[in-house]
This record gives sequence, structure tokens and C-alpha cells, in this order.
Amino acid sequence: MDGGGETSTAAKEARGLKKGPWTTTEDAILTEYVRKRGEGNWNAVQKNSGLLRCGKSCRLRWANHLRPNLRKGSFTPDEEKIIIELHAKLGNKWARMASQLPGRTDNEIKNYWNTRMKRRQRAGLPLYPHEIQHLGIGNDDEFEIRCFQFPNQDHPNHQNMIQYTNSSNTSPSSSSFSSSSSQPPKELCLDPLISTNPGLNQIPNMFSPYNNSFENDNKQFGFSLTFSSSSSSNELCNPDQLLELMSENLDTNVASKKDIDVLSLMGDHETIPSYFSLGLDTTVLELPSNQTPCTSNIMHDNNVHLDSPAGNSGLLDALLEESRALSRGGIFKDARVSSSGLCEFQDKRVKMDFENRLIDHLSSSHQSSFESNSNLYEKHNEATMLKATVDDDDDDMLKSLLNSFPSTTPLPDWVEPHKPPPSSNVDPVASLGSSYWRNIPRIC
DNA sequence: AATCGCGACAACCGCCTTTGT
DNA sequence: TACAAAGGCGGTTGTCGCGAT
Repeated sequence: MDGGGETSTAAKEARGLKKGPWTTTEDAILTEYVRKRGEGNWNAVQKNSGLLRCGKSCRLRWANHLRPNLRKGSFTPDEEKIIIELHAKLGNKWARMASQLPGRTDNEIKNYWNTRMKRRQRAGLPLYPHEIQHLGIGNDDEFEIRCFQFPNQDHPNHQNMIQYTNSSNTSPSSSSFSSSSSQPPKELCLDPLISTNPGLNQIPNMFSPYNNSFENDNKQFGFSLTFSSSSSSNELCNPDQLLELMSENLDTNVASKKDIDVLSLMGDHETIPSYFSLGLDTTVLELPSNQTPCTSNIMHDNNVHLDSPAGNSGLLDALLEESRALSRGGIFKDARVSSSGLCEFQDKRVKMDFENRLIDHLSSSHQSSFESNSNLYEKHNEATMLKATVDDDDDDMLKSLLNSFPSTTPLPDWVEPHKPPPSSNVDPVASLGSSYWRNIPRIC
């Protein structure tokens, strides 16, 4: 985490400064020096102690290995949980994370995280457990937004994370906007296949426009969705009815997973990308380890901006390339409007992603009622978790889900309010696509 | 027994920020 | 205000040990 600075390797060697692992003798000298003179003024260590190490190397050695109250050994489960949560909240701010973990160094945390990331990447798992996504934007004076494309079955070993840092004091609450005031966030570029953290700003409203086969009459719900299923119901039912229904629709094999830990189901069994947070006023682009920085702007089709990698690992090159390819083709290359006017998505991941987002949104809107009824809450969690694994063709389930929430359910920010059907001379596919891309904010 | 892959860890590099003059 | 030095940070690389093949 430290070192170099103004002193090049050649210069150090020319000055007779040592590199490489520290010996116990050097450690003893440094420890004794700090004991006598205290921390700081590290460049004076060499002069005053005879230690042939540059100041930064001394500081690093002291901070990471010699200073008192350091905790050694593996991270505890609690510490791991904290790290994951902090990373979801802060990104690669190792020093800040370390400040939350007494006795741990930024280097330790960074090493842990990078190792973990690689491991999960190989396993095709998302970086964050599902519940962590809700922590993505905290209450700090700054918040960061990350977008991820997690590995999935179609794109194994591809992982993308772009982090946007808000330098203003914009609060999370002020960054979201209601559906009625459709003020878009500051532009961001997003991979269209990357899903959006529920309740945060907007995402592609690929389901909303010009569909009428299934339309919720409730004005407060105020949006329409279309399903290929021929059945429809405008009856509202309560959440537990939904849960009953969802449970009934789960196949027995899936239902047998009831004993599986809920959180692990949420995080590790997702088969589609389902995390990321959107934010406003993005000003700084940061890229964690193994990720690709934006260095030059490339404008692709559909006004989506993506940046070319520079000096990154091959992994990120691949990720960016995939992202670009998806952007060029557009998610709507798979969208078709059938003769019946139903929007069908050939890429089921898109639909599943939408469904899961909606589930998250609706459930979070009713978190309090769930929490007041632990059994119901547990059931809901179970159903939600298992939803990710059930047959995504089951549109009845989603329909019932939508109908099941009370009329006071707020409209997700990312669902466009219901609009009257367009005139017949409007190409529904074109409308859909333009609507979608219009709502893709950009960065860069 | 040799090799390979992987995880854990330590250390360095280069850049940026802060501080002092 | 400008400059240089010191300190801090994130990214990257190298090494070592261990288990699997």
C-alpha cells in the first residue's frame, strides 16, 4: 500500500536502500526507533537508525506489521460480513474500511477482498450476497454507485463493476425521483443487461409502454405490464395470498430447498445479474482492482457510452467487450411485439431480472407489514428467494404478485407510469426501444 | 515425486493529497 | 501563490505454502 513515491527503484538502489522482505533485525530497529521517537517523519528513520529502508517502506512495515494492537490471523465471519457491507457501501476504500475494523489493515482487507472476488468470480457467484445490495447507497456524505455484471450462465467468468462516486452531498433520498416527476438522473452509462437496485432511480422501462393485455386498473399503481399468459386478474389480494400462490407454483424440487439458508439463496443462487445501484450527480469514476478504468469515450449505438479499457487485466477487457457488444446490439434486439400486442422478451434473463427487481421493490415497500408478521415475512422471503430458481415462464406468478400488493403500494421509480396506447402508426418496437434507451442515463 | 492451481500474504509502484516553507 | 517534501492510497506483483492431480 505504500512505497515508491518520489523515490524510484533505481534511485533507491543507488542510495543503497534495501528492498524485499524485512528481517527480524530490521523490524527490531524500526520498532525501537518508533518506541523512542514516535510515528511520523519516516524519512528520518534511515538517517537516525541506520536502517537501509526508505521512509515509506518503514511506514508500511510499521503500519501493517509492527504497530501494536494489530489483529493477525483470518478474518472472523463477523469481520467478513462487515467487509462485504462496507465494500458495498464504500467501494475500494480500503483505508476507510480498515478504520471500521480495529486491528486490521487496509492491505489485509484489500487482499481478502481481491481473493474473495477471484474465488467468487470463478464460481460464477455474485460478489455480494443479495441482501447487501440494499446497502449500496448509504447515508454518507458521499456515496458511490456501482454497477455490476455478474457472471451468468451465458457469460461465464465475466464480471464488471464500475463505480461512480458522488462528490456532492446529495442524499440518497434526494437522488431518487418519483415516477410522477420523471426527472432523469444525471447521465450514466449502463449495461442494459445489468439490473438495477430496486427503488433507486430508473431502469429500462421495457415493460411499460403500450401494453394493454394486462393492466392494473388501480391508478396508484398506475403502470401496465404485459404478459404472454392469456389469463389476467385485476383482483387485488394481500401479500400472504401472493405467498400462498407463489408457494403453490414452486415445483417440488425447488420447494425442497426450504431448509437452505435464506441469505445464501439470495446471494449465491441467482442466475441472472441482479445487482446494481444507480445514482445521481456522478462525477468521479473509480474502478476497483481488476476492473477497467474509463480512459476514452466511445459512443456506441443508442447513445450508450462505454469506455475503452486501458492498462487492465484481460478479464476486464473481456467484460468491457461483452458490455459493448450487448450495448451495440441492444437489449431490445431480443424484444419483439407479437401480433397480440404483447411484448415478449426472448432473452429471459431480462424478464427474470425485471421480475426480481419488482419483487424486491414491492416487498421492500411492505417491509414493515412483513416484519409485523414474522411468519409472513419468512414466507415471503422464501418465495422471493425461490422465485429466482423457478421456471421464469411462469407469468401467472408475476401477475399475481403485482395484483397482490395493496393499492397503496408506491410505484417503483423505474417503472414508467401508465400511458395511453400510442397511435396505431407508431411502431411499437421502435417506441419500446427508444423509450428504453431514452431512459438509459450516461456517464462520461 | 513432480507439477499445477490456488489462496494468503507481503511488499513495491505510481499517483494524489496534504503540509510546510 | 508556488514549490517541494512527506504522507496516504489504491493497484499490482512476487513469493510461499498447501492441497489436488
